[in-house]
Amino acid sequence: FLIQSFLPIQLNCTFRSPALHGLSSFSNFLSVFPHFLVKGTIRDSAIIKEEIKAFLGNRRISQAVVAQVTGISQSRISHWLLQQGSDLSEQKKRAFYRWYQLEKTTPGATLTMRPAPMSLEDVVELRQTPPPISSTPGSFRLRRGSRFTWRKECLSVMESYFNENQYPDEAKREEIANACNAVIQKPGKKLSDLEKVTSLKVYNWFANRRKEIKRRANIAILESHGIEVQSPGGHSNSDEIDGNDFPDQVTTPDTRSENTGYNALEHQDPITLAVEMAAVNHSILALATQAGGGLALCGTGSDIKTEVVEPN
Amino acid sequence: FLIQSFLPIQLNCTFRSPALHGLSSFSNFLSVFPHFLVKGTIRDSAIIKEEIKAFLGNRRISQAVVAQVTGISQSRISHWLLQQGSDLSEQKKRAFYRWYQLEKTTPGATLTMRPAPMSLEDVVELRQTPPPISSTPGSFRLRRGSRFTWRKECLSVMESYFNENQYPDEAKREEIANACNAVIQKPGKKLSDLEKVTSLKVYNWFANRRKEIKRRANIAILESHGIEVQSPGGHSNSDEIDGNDFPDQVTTPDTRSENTGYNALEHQDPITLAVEMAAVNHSILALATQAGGGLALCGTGSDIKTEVVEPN
DNA sequence: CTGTTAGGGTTAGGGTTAG
DNA sequence: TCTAACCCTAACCCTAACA
Repeated sequence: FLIQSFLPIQLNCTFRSPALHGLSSFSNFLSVFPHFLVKGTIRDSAIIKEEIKAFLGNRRISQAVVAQVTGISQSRISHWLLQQGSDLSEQKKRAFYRWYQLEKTTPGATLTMRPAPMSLEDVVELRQTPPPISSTPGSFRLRRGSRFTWRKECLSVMESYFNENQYPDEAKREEIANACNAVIQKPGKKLSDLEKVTSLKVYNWFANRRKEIKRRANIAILESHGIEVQSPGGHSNSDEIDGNDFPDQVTTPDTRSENTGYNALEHQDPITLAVEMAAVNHSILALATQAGGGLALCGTGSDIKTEVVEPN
Repeated sequence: FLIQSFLPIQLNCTFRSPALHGLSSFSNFLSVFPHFLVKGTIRDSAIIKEEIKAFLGNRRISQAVVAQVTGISQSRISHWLLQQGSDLSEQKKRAFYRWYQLEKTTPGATLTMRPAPMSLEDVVELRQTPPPISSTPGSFRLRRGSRFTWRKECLSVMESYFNENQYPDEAKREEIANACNAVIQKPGKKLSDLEKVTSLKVYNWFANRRKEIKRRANIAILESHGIEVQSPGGHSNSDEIDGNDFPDQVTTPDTRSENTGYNALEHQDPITLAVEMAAVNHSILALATQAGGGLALCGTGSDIKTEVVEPN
């Protein structure tokens, strides 16, 4: 009975950004796995490790097996459980706990699992084993493989569908995927798993696309208010170094605390604004989509050379 | 009909100005400035230069003023517009076009602008005043500032961490940064902002490192196939005239399903191969980085080839 | 209760920009 | 020329809604 909802995910929850969510009452999962969760990071106390060791012992699951399915080396696991050496990376912990969760709730799941991923390098998976969105439960594996790239042919197909409806349902997504595959299909050979377009990929694209548009709209608005918006990529170095910047462009924050990546742009104002703007987005978005371009978001057309990385 | 591409994504992102510069929404830029963009380089034909000269003339903007705000010497500008002497550096062109774009869309902008930015030469004396990475509108200025360089000591520290885990989390990165700082710390004085290692720098290094390794692996593979790969120096990549080459109905025999071997990948475009190889190289990467990593790796590594998998 | 998914995040691969 | 620092975005994660 897999958990399998549409996305291949979900087991544990967790460890991420600080903030606002009480892990109180949600997924049934968490309820069985609450003490691993802490706001923002994984708290893996010695106690938990003991629990795990006991678990492995009782179930007679070797670390080697765990290593195989999680992609973490056996020695790392061993050391970690014994509190030796450095801590596991957040990623690996995640993978580990996901596995633990699964095995705990579904005893034996590990056995039926593909040996697949080895440590970082596991990544080979990408080719042969397309992330088996459906069949394999080993979704706690670390991601990181070669990344799929949309071909421009597909993009135009998707684009037109997108203009028609930004929220295609599964059936539609399937249709879109097929349409894409048809376009990129080469006579002789058949598409590799890596390049084949699936409805999930389509789903992701649409989702990301909507967000992207929205995000840009937000930025545009904020900036039109003279507010500087830093790239959300998470890692933008606002290279610090004392900005003796010229006085003109107001709003120059001198509050900027430190170079540790994220500087607080918590000037409260932007945030507030952003929130308010959220509403406005809709209209803008509407304009953008319907007006065939509208605003600065859309190119004026003719000269734009839309090139895409274009593999193959 | 319309072209409809909201996102500037696919444009050649030539002018993508980093958030650092606070250029407001580069999308505006690209959309209105398309014909100057060509994959990776700026195409400035005599026609464009004429356009510019006319523009300057009509608006009565002296080259001297332009020189001031762009940081390009007036004489260089003059010669360039007259097609004399050597071409402008890509950098300068960019700065120039950025200015042109701004002035064109926002007449008078130049006037309110600070005279400030000069060319690279002066940077020297600024030494003490840390380069002010401006967040002001005059973002077409040439960026100035010293670039951070990793010290050898730090590199070895990082290297060892890298071998242990290529994906350190924030906590780990912080640790690494501290380790580095400790190493390069000089008794008496404290590290300047420029030389201080931060977790972000560490992050970037790891990310770049992974990519670098992967790239090398790709090249290695290609070459092992007897394909010469020219260094990416000259933007000679895929597209260029392209426009859209028709999907060759060429033979294209290799799906690479065969064990990396002797197939007749005659004159197949390296690009294609490169992309396909992108996947495989991961395993190689593994070998490369973990050299001496261990049996586990080799074991699984043996089937680096592509094995068929249920197409889901 | 079960199943989806919008829409808020983050991570990391592929590429590009610019010191 | 080399590469630090970015950008773009595929693919995921998470929670709240909603059906």
